[in-house]
Amino acid sequence: MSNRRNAVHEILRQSEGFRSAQDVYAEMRAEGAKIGLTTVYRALQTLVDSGQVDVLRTDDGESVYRACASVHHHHHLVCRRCGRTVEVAGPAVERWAEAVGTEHGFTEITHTVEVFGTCSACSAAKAG
Amino acid sequence: MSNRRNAVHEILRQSEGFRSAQDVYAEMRAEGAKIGLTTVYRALQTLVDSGQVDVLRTDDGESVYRACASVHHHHHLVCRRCGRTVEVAGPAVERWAEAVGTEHGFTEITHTVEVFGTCSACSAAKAG
DNA sequence: GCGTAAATGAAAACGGTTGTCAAAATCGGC
DNA sequence: GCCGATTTTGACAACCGTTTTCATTTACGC
Repeated sequence: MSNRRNAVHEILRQSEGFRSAQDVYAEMRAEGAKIGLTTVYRALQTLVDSGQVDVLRTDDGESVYRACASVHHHHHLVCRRCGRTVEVAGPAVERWAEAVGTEHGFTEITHTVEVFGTCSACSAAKAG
Repeated sequence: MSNRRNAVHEILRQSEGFRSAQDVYAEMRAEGAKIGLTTVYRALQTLVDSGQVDVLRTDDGESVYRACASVHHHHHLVCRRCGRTVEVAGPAVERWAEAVGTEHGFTEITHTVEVFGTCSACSAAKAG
């Protein structure tokens, strides 16, 4: 369909990690592409909807996108002091959530898990 | 010091889950408290900085806050259609969260878990 | 009571995101 | 190729949660 959307997808493919919409937009403009910010957002949204792109929110509320979504479900371990975040997998939690839901007659079960703690660096700083 | 800050903290203490700043503000105003939105934000930020409150971002970019030492700890299984909520205990999850945190050198580990699903009544209604 | 410093809050600024709407590109039939 | 209908596009404004500004109020020590 639109080669704009493919162009956006291509930028993400060429990128290593997560990129923000504004970032993608800036790069495309820098490359000389005639594209509007609105279209970048729309393309990203479409890609997310069709499962071709992962999206998550940074701590300061910006959405960041990444291509090649192996729908790899994970949770976050967040330091409550410095905000450092570690992605963690939790097969035990997945199974537990599913079991708890089923046990109560619920279907189409999803879940969110956030683990908070004080990371080693911060607990050292705090102690000192 | 400021009883405004304590008031904000108190609202969070009386709350079960995460609340948004605007939500806290609305409740305080509804209770007749003379407080500004700015002060609520400032109080929340201070509480977060001092480690008395957890904060995270929702999917739509809003910051939500929760008082740290939750008294009786349990999780919620929520029907995404009718909102019916079941309190569930999850020793497996508690252990998992603790283990995951420790594994990454984190201490003072807390966690939040929300399980969503469609309850039996609603999935029946939906099917029909 | 008086002075200083901290706290407060109304309003404006900010920034990322989303909506609006007219223009441009594309499609389908001929 | 031509023409109308549909889709895509993008400049701009609107939106909304959050942060900053700054003048006022309050708390505290004397």
